[in-house]
Amino acid sequence: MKYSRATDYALHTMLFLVQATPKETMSVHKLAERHDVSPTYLSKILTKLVKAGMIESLPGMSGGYKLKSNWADISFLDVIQAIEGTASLFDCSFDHGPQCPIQRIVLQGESKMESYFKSMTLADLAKEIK
Amino acid sequence: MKYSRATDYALHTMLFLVQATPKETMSVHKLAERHDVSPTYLSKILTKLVKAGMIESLPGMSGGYKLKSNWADISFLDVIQAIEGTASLFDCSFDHGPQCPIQRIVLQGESKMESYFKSMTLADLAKEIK
DNA sequence: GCACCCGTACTCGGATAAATATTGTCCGAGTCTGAAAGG
DNA sequence: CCTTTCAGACTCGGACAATATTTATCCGAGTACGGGTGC
Repeated sequence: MKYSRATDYALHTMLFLVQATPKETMSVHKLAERHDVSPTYLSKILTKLVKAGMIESLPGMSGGYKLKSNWADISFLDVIQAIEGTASLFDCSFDHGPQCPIQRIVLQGESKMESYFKSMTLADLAKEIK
Repeated sequence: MKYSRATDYALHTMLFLVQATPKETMSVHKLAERHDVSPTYLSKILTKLVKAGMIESLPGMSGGYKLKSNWADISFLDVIQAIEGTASLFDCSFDHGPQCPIQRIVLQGESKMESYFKSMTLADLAKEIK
């Protein structure tokens, strides 16, 4: 079990955008170059972040991606879930009784982690770097 | 990101062993039948649990698997790590500076979950069922 | 100077391919048990 | 009655196959900017 590389890319790109250009737009090409990553693949990841409402894309000549105004409130959990989806990390394969106790416990552990990720915003992260 | 089905099988089999036969030995065949799962695949999972020192296998005619004496102290985390390995669920793909802040935060979240799984033992689980 | 057209640089999204991880099967080898065979 | 042998039931572990997921590429379509052309 591992977070996918896509999540890694997404988190780093968000951090980079926060640090570098909170207002200006930046092309996929530059972002990809900066992290040495395939541009086309990165663009698919960015598309997900756009759909999740964290960044916006501007088409056309001087287009590219840029943070939305609410960037400071975006949490780690938001970014992770935008990429990985919101499905829980355990699905009991059996059907025995009303609710699987194992499932319940794993989900409880998961929610401990999630609430931590929810409490960490990009603003917190940016502050820590400086 | 998801826990593998193997983890699901492992947790359920451990729970079943605790409930049913804390002392007696039980064949893969019966365990597999009980959960409607491929015996050969289950046996690979059980092998991992044996190596992790949670159950023991007895060869021969009336052989099979059985809990080891320390079963009550086995935690969720033990079982999960026996199957999934102990690698952390995030590896930063980049090398920038001494330590990636993103990596650090994700690992911190992970450890929140792990410490919860560490605190839940099979004994706790069994108690909850009865 | 103004309106129009058109090329360029970009996003968007679907189709597809490659790589990797997970899930599962098959089979040969080793091991213990219990029972049968022989002395 | 005692020993030996042998078949059965199981574990162990490696090799292999099928499937799902992740990672990545390719390409066609749409969109905005900016410059050029004609009026």
